[in-house]
Amino acid sequence: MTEQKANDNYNDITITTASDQVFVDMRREIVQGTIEQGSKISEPELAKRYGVSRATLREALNRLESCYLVERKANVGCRVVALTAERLIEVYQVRSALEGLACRLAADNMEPEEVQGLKQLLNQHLQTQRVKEGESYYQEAGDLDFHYRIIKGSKNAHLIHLLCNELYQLIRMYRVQMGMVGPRVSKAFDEHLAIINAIENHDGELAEMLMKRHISASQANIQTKFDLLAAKN
Amino acid sequence: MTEQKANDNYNDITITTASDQVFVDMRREIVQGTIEQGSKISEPELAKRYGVSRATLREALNRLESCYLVERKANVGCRVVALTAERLIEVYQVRSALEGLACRLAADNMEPEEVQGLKQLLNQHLQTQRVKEGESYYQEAGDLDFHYRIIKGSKNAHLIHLLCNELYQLIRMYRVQMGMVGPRVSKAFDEHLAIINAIENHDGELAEMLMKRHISASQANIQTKFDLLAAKN
DNA sequence: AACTCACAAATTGTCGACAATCTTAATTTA
DNA sequence: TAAATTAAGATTGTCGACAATTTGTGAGTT
Repeated sequence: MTEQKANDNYNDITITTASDQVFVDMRREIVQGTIEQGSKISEPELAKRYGVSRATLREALNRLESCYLVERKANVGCRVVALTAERLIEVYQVRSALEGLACRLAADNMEPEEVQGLKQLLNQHLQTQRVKEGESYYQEAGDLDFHYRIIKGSKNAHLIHLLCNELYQLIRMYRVQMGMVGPRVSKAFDEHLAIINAIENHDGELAEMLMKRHISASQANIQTKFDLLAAKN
Repeated sequence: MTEQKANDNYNDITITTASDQVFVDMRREIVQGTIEQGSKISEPELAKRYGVSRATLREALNRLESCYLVERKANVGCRVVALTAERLIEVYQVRSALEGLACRLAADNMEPEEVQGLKQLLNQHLQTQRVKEGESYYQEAGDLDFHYRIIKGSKNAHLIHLLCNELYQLIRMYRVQMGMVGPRVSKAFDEHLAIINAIENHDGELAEMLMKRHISASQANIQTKFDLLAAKN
């Protein structure tokens, strides 16, 4: 519970109200899989569990719906999103287009010190990776940080909100529950480096292309998990 | 109130609950400008006006926030979105990327009869345009229908939801309240025709490019309105 | 045995009231 | 006079209860 905080703090939500707290808690549990994907959500049960009224819980559910983690039907109820292969493709098509745009804009709009920060981050990850044999840390917090920084470098508030606050929760859910396999980590490192170089050279077109390719590779990686699961059954 | 229905029915929401009704009503009023952009929303006042409780109204407000029509601050309240030139750029950058993607996918995934329907729609608009000297109708319902059909032709459910249910409300708000000027209408017609041809030829790359260009032109058109307003002051 | 219908239980939608927070304006203080 | 403070008013957040709808069960019919 303490180590996961690092992953949640990237989109900076100041928790003011009770429903904020429930929203953040539920979001983590859904992303981690503690609340099972595809499962039905009982409002009375969860309200009791979090120690809040149903009104407060429903407020949180509304916001979870906004970031695609639950689906709602009138007079029927809420259901946690199901991680299907089809949805993975759909979401990653959208992600690729949006984050490609973000990367292109970042090449124009990032401040030199922000680019410098990106480079430091990458070096830092290189060391951490060596120590820990490049496993869970990099693929979780590290990669996330890298992408968030570039997105914010676009300086497009609407795009930042769309990606960081809405879409990325679902993407994280796929990555956490489906995971990454094999030698993806070191390859991703090289791809990140190439992207940074393109941004530093203000080559938006190239940066966009590299980011799209990077995301496609990430998608293919998760896709294999689905293929493996399908082969078993 | 009756003639605007045609514009609202494109994203097919079945109104079941009371908050559904309030949501649809408020959405129309915000898009049309009846509820002024940038204005503060008083929950008690609007609840009384729509004849529902505050809980029901708040449910509607949550959904309006999901489609970017209102902005919320904890313990402060809701405010209708303000139509600024900066936001126009940000939103249209996102729109261009997403609808470009939709158009590319549509070139692969649209059924022949759907393409045929698009062609018919365009012819129909050509006649209507001649009769009414190409004014309000085309730029409102007609253009909207054209874009919605292509988006749905992408067959990407996530993308469809993102564009039709979320982003397009704000785009419509800009178009309705800022409007289109001059000879844009007939030019848009030609652009639509070119896009349909590219889709029919399954040339996704071209279709994407043409759609992006078409959207850029539309953006530039609205932008001039802001420039005119700025020149006045 | 399968299908339909009706009833009961549970769940969601809605309401009005209270608590917590913010805003505003008057009052005090430097 | 201007800034800071405090108190009153208004607004939002939260709660528990009731109403409306759906779901599940079981009796009855074909």
